Amino acid sequence: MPVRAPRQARSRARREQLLSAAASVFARRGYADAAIDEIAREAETSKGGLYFHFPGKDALLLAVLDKTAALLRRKVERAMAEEHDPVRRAEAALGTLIVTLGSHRTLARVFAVEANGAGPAFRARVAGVEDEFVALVKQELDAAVAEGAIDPIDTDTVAHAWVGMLNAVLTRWALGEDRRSIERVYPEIRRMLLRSVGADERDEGSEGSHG
Amino acid sequence: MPVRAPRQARSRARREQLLSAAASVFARRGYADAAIDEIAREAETSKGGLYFHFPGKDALLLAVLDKTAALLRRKVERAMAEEHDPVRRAEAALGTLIVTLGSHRTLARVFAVEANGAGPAFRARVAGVEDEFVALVKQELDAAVAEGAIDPIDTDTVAHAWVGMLNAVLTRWALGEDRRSIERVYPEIRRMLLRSVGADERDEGSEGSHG
DNA sequence: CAAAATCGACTCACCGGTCGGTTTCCGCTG
DNA sequence: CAGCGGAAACCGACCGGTGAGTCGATTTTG
Repeated sequence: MPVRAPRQARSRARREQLLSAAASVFARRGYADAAIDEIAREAETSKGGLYFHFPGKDALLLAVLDKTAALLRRKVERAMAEEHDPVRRAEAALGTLIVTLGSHRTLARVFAVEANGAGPAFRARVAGVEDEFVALVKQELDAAVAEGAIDPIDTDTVAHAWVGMLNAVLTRWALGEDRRSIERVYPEIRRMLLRSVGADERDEGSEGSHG
Repeated sequence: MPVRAPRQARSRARREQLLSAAASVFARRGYADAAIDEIAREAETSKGGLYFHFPGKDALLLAVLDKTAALLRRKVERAMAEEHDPVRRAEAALGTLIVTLGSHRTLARVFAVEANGAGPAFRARVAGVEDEFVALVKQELDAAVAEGAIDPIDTDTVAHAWVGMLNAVLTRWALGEDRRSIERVYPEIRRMLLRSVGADERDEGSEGSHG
């Protein structure tokens, strides 16, 4: 690392600070009630400084949303790559969503709650990301059906329902004061989901061998 | 309770108009962006008139929420009373929620979407209602487990998950432009839910006999 | 007529966004 | 290395729109 941080470094650091502060304030107050001044203060800069980096309040929320989406995509992709069985891959995707957002309460809250109440544009952004994951899950379910691992089902509806359920669980958790980690309840959820398509855990414990 | 009709009648009618207009505007614009003036106009009265009936914007939303909750309670209670089997009763409760909100898109949207983005107080109100239904479902699931109709499960988590899934489906639908009625997809959801606790439809078709 | 109900002009706090001025940083030159 | 010039980054007072809530006047009702 150079002793003198390049221009870009300072700039990027500020951006991160702003994004982080924005997420925090949005989560705490909701989009509408979040004041630009408060975000600037929490990022230890000023309103003018903020507007140097972002053109407006909406861009700030959009950026938080995109950052979160990117994080989720990265993690989910990695997790799915480690599995071969379709049902396992689907389950890995969902589990990863839970674990990832589960360790970022602030992002979870902005992503799953506040963005939905902040207007059509933001809603659309989130819906788009959700649809991505639904498609991912559906694809695996289709594969599972094709190879006879599970009974024939309406994979589209089921995929929506699965993602929806997780979303609901997540929302609930993100809103709660400080309930214990989601990961505690996920196993039971997971069992439900698998049973709901007739894929019992026992049925698939035949090839994977790592912990 | 004296029955001084006329006055109360006019008053109550206005109140209803206001509530209905409020729900409509909240659903269309979201709580934050809903203007009192617009609500008043849509209710064919004036801002002053509105403030004669409600102390503030928040009271308006709260009233809409309470009205919706009352409607749901009424319908669900009635539907459950018609069933004897625990699993059926649980399913009846959920199905009724879907059908009821499914035929009141505006209320559904305010209840399931906007209220969550409108601040802690409103959120709490909705969460409270949701918890009621979770408790109802859990109670039936417990009974089902006790009488051996379904395998032992973490009924609390499952009840939360069930209600959560419905909520997600509902939210999704309330946000969509004009997708076809939820009732179209509910059967598949229902099948999933039942399978998720190991209660196949076939298992319970033994006593009830009405259509 | 008195109370209930309605009206809408007005007030006022708030907040997103602007802008001219200031500071920080870095490359360059002598 | 001093120091200078300009761009990048930052600052916060200010502006303007908006909209919730107020209130005295007015109409309706019993």
